[in-house]
Amino acid sequence: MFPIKFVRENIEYLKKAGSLKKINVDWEKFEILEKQRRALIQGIEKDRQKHKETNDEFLENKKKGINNQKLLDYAKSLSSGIKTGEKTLSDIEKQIDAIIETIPNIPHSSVPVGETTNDNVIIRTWGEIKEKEFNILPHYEIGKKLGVLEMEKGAKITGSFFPVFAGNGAKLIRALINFMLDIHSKNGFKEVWVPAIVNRKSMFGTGQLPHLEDDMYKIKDDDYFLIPTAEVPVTNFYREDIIPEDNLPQYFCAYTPCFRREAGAYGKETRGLIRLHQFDKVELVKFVQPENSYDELESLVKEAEIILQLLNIPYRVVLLSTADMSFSSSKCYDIEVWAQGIKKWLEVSSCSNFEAFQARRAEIRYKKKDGKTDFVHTLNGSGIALPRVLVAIYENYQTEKGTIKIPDVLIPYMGIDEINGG
RNA sequence: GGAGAGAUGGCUGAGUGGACUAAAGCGGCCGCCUCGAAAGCGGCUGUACCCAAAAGGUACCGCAGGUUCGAAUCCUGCUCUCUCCGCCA
Repeated sequence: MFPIKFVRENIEYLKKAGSLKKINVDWEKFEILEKQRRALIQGIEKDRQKHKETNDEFLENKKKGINNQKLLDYAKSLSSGIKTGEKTLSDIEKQIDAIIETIPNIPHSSVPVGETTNDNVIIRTWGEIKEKEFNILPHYEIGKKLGVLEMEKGAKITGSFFPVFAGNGAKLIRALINFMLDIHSKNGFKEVWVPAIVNRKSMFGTGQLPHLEDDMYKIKDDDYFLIPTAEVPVTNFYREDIIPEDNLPQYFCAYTPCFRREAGAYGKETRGLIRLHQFDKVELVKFVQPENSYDELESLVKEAEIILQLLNIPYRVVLLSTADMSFSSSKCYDIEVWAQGIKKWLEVSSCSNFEAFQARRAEIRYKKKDGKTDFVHTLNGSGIALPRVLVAIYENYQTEKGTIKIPDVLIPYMGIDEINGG
């Protein structure tokens, strides 16, 4: 979200940003409303000044015992005029805000301009994609066979796309969460435990609201939301705060469950664990000085990659083109793992630099050494989302005899080296 | 869930209808003094908006309304914090 002044002064630039991201903004209406707004403010402020002066005169006269009826009447008329003006103004400002809220963040100059997801650029690929000589079962079949994944149980308890993991399946999730948090906190990310339910202001601060309201689970009675990602509570940690520059940068990691309604996303592409209403994720969040934010993005991606390298899962890093990146980000890398059973690249992490876009919405500032305050840059990335990593482990680590080997780094967490049953 | 107390600038804290242009102190910045520093002395001090800029102006005392010519101050609703009671893993 941009301040109105910035929008006014950079209108051509922002128009371009909107068209790159394929988002329509009603610029004509904006310009009309903005003109009206300024004229109105000038009128109101002039009247307020007159009103003040009239009141001063009224008081003087009162002290001298002079009859004041005329002044009183004048002040009354000014006062009621100001009130109507203020009402109109707030109405216009609401309309302007509604338009500004639809302006997406500006893509960085290093982001490829594209028309479709095909214009994304593969930056690097890691690991070896082996051809296996036996028939690998898709994760949902091997999971069911071994009794570690029970989709039907979840559907009974709640609804479809709420999985149940049992026995070693459940244990593997716990192992992955602990493993990831251990790595990140060793690498300088402060571990935080945060609420999985947040208020409207927090959802607005990170940019999920207003346009994604239908994708979220809502607690109506309290106007709270179940978080779709830990990005929301962790970034809002510093909402409306001013951080001393000496305390920057700040790195956080957090495990939370994530909840997404995924309205209208059902289909055969989503069989098994690919798309869920509830899933687990370890998230990385950074608050940094603006001048460092693109270097910080690179190291954030590397931090997420470490997890996959240690798990020995082949992956590739993809730079999203302007057509595929999210509303709030300036630059975004996706990390995709190779799942050998279903033979697909699966997105397991999305690492973004939001520059000051979220910081402005959430009013996250820092006090510079020269005493001035400015908005920080915020970044976040998954490090990593669990279900699709599970898909890769279930499939890539599958053996010919129908068991799942445990990746070496997880053996200390699991206490076993192979899953041969729930 | 019930009862009570509270929310004022970076911080502490005064202010119960008009001189509030928000006192005072702390902190911070600049200057004087000093070889340098401390102390002391003097000055400065927030955010946003309007105006091409400057000068100037306007708004902001938890949030939203209301009363009034005039509200930090009075009224109503809400949010949050604290204390006590109830309930609870």
